Amino acid sequence: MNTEQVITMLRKNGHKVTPQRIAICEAVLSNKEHPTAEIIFKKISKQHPTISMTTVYHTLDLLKKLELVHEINFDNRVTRYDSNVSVHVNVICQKCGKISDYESEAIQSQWNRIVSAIKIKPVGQRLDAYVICEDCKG
Amino acid sequence: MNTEQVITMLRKNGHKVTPQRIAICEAVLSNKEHPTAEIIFKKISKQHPTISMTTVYHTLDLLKKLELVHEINFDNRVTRYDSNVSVHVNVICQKCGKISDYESEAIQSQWNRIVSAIKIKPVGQRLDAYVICEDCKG
DNA sequence: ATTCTAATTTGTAATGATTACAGATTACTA
DNA sequence: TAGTAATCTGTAATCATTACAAATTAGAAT
Repeated sequence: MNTEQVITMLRKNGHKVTPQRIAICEAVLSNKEHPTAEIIFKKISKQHPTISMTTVYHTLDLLKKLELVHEINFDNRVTRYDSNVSVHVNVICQKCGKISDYESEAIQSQWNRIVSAIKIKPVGQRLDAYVICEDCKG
Repeated sequence: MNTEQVITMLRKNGHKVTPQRIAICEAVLSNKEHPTAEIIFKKISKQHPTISMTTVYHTLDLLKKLELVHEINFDNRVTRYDSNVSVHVNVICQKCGKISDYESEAIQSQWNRIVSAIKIKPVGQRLDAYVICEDCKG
């Protein structure tokens, strides 16, 4: 989903379109690295020097409610935002914290089998696999 | 794993065995409801009125390092502790926050297929399915 | 185009779970 | 039984996030 489509969706849901929102949406939705609110804030500060953290948090909440991003919470108490809302596996290095997404038809169908075995219809999911990545193994 | 076995493991790893540790281990390992540090603290306070939150946190960290519990972090920034360290699915209600564990040979093998498809050997995993539970659907 | 108004933005202050710290206590060793 | 390093405890600090209120602004109505 590109920014233009996000704007349309904002309007459709009765939300105002502001320069800050556009900037935040672009920054989050184009970033595949599961950024934190602070990373988004810093990236946007270059173009919007007066932007505040509060606005970033508000907009991320909005995107969360619109189901355009998912939150991923970690033990360091910093929330990361994932613009990949399809069924996928977050492969997370225990040492350096780097996250890689894995997405495939196979993963999708295995997960479907798991949820149907449990007899539930999830409204969302989070699949983490914790590893020590190649860089950290050395 | 029962408390006696935990004591043995503590000794084997060179950690001292204290009444507080025994109480905390018993409370966490016997609780299937993914308690918070505060819940553990309150439960133990009855028998150990002078216990401190710091001790609870220290002991939970120890159990985490010994791989006897897993942390589950949520967006309200409160950490929950899961004494089920096998491969299982946390079915979490989006409204009331209740967590139910689902564990089976089938889940285990489906997950194994997923990780082998990705070509990784995880040191751990977290599988969440988000639902609206029957009580909250009403 | 201008006005109006509710939504949004912003800066500051509050929150609260967790961690750091240092002194008192205690489990275990010899 | 004494010695010592680990553990426990209470208090203070941390810091990501949220609450709040005043200033600004997008979009609707005129």
